[in-house]
Amino acid sequence: MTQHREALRRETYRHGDLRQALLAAGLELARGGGPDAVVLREATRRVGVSPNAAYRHFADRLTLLTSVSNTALGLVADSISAEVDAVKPSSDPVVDAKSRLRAVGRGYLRFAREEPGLFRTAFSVPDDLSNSASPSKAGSSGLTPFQVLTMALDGLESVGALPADRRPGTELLAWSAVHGLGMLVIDGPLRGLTDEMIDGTTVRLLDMVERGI
Amino acid sequence: MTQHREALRRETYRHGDLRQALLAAGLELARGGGPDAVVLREATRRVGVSPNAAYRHFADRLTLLTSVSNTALGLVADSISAEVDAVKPSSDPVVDAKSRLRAVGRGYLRFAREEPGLFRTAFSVPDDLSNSASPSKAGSSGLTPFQVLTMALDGLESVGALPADRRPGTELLAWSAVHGLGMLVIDGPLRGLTDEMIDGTTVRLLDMVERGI
DNA sequence: TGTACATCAGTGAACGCGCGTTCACTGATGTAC
DNA sequence: TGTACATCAGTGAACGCGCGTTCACTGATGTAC
Repeated sequence: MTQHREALRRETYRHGDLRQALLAAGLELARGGGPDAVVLREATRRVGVSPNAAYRHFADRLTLLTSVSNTALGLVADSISAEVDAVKPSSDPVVDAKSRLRAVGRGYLRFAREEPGLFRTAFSVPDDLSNSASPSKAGSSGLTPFQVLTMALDGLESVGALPADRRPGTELLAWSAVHGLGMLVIDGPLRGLTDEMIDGTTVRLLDMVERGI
Repeated sequence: MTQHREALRRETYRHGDLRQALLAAGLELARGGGPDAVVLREATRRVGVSPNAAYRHFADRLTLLTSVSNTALGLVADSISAEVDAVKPSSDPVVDAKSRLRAVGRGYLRFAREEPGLFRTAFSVPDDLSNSASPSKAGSSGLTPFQVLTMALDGLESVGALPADRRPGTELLAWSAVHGLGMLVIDGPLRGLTDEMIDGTTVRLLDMVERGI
């Protein structure tokens, strides 16, 4: 633990950070081809290590895929947070709260469009809402996508723009809307739409959510 | 073409309807395990025919999968139509039009929940909106899911419940919402929800769409 | 009505592929004395 | 500070698997005369 961290770094991963390297390779594979492209042997190949070396760090392929998926979810959170942070505060807290919710949706959809492979990978591993705040799915802000959405909705409620009795479970409504559009656009029958059409639909979709929530 | 149709029917598919049989087998595979489960060899195995026999009827595996996917889309249409047809007309045409739109959403989500494998398969083959009215994707009514949705929205417009200037592209908004919930529920992080919670969320989601469109 | 023949749906065998995973191993590393 | 040793990260070879696809074929079918 004294010198090898800096010393060997690359030549061989002996006592190095093969785990991180495999994760990074897996992420690139997912970026290019979605969850099915996260192939254990290919990840080891890219890292320059024998196939079975992966088993020192991941129980099996699914464990690697799950780690990649969680990392991708963290990147979704980063994309959302970036959009939210870019919202310029106005003098009206209600306007601001609404802007931030819209920013969540925009960040989510931006990620889906820019990184379709990672987006699909993020949602490819069956999951449960009870894990929605798991630190392993968090972005650099320490928050998961779900948590960022929750904060935006809490903000809406706290300025009186969302009645308290409607607040519970509203995450699922907003999430469904943007998730559906994302899926239809990257994978499904809406992939033929031009960027302008998608942009326009995004605005209208966020209008619908804001109005209909 | 005189007697073999009735005669050999099953013993061997020689001059029989192997194509239909393979399609049916593929559909069952998709039902059980989604698009990845549509394995050409397994389909021929189930039908009792050698693997390469499939190539008399499908150019390759993807062609078979596409056919299965289209058939599944037809079943989605059937599920939606059944729900729409079950709407009891009231004396108020506006109420009826809204009810029918909600029925479209319910039928879509019912199918997603009851047949997750087929639902995923229906949307697994990259497609284009320009094919959204293709007869190969139609249900027994002769309409595709997209066409049924379009009709419901047209109905809403014709009774004055949806302003004409908002009408174009509204399909995508409603579709995104229900599609997203369907995906999150069957594949994603919402799979842990109880049936009651999903039912409740469905109602609220349809409220949101009706209000926000 | 009977016979020769062309068609073509399905057969049987084989291919190359790449995968996930297991095995017994080796040799650099860090540690105990 | 030097040496013996245990650890364990990575190696090399191999496995069984099932897939999609291609090949040359065969024999029941329907058709032309």
